[in-house]
Amino acid sequence: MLFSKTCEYAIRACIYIAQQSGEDKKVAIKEIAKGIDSPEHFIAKILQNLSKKGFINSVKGPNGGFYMDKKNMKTTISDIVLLIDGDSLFTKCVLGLKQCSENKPCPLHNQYKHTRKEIIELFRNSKIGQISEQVDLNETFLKLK
Amino acid sequence: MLFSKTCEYAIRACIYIAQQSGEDKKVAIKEIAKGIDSPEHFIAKILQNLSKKGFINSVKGPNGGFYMDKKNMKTTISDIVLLIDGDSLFTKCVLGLKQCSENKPCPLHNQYKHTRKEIIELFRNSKIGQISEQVDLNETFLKLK
DNA sequence: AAAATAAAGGATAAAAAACTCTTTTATTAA
DNA sequence: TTAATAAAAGAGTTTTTTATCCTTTATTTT
Repeated sequence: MLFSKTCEYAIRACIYIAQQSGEDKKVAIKEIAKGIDSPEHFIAKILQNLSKKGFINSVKGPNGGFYMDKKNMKTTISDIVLLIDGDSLFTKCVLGLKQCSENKPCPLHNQYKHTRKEIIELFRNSKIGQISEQVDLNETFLKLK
Repeated sequence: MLFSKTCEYAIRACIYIAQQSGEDKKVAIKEIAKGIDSPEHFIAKILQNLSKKGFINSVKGPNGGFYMDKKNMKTTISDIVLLIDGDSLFTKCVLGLKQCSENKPCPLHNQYKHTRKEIIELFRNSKIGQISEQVDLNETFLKLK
């Protein structure tokens, strides 16, 4: 697994919010939880964190909820992963060796480094805004049944 | 993280055993644990499992220990990962969606599938025997300090 | 101002993963 | 044939991750 469950939910939630909301239209936790098929209370915690870090916007009270402003549409998958899971996927030795490096490579280092580069590029180039457009066009899907 | 801790240890142990042992020379748990910098009792459990599944060979009693026969030298990283972590890294949706598929792709499916293919190829082509040779030649390193 | 709504926050619980300890079994060598 | 050795097996414990519940705070509508 590339991501923790928390991170999977976070990414899905961000895409959902980007796709469903605007300055005018907010979405509530309950709707998000249903929309991305995640435990309501769990995603609430995650949204709290994303909001605190400014990845999503939130408004309390009636007609409140979460939305994403233009700036946040530029958030990348990489940004979310770094926030939730940290940089280990992008930097840690694939075999878990503390001192693995270009100079002292672990037995998988040299083969894996190219793949890792691709993973990094891929997630760095994936912007929430652009991804949510594909969902809008029914090219890709967030919830499947 | 691509692998579980258990899986990391398993791979490192297999490489160590491949590199250190032969039909004649066996290595004991203690030596393996030191050699790959892993908790002794934990790696013992893992070795038990690898041995039961025939990935490594073992002999009890004095002068006993673990070794790897010629056949087992052909084991791939992929084989070990499949045994320990299952096939989720190779098949499960990167966003954790149950029904994600070519027909109904999740928002990351199409970009990620190429990277995934590379990961699969990489580990399928990495044989323990060949990897341990590189360690032998001091081209790569299992323990670093 | 009061009632209702919705997120924020804090505390707890359950499940899984990582790790440890002790006893048993097989094998070998004295 | 007994003692020593080393893995196998089983039974914990600890830590981390995942998930839930309850109270508080902010905001809005009536």
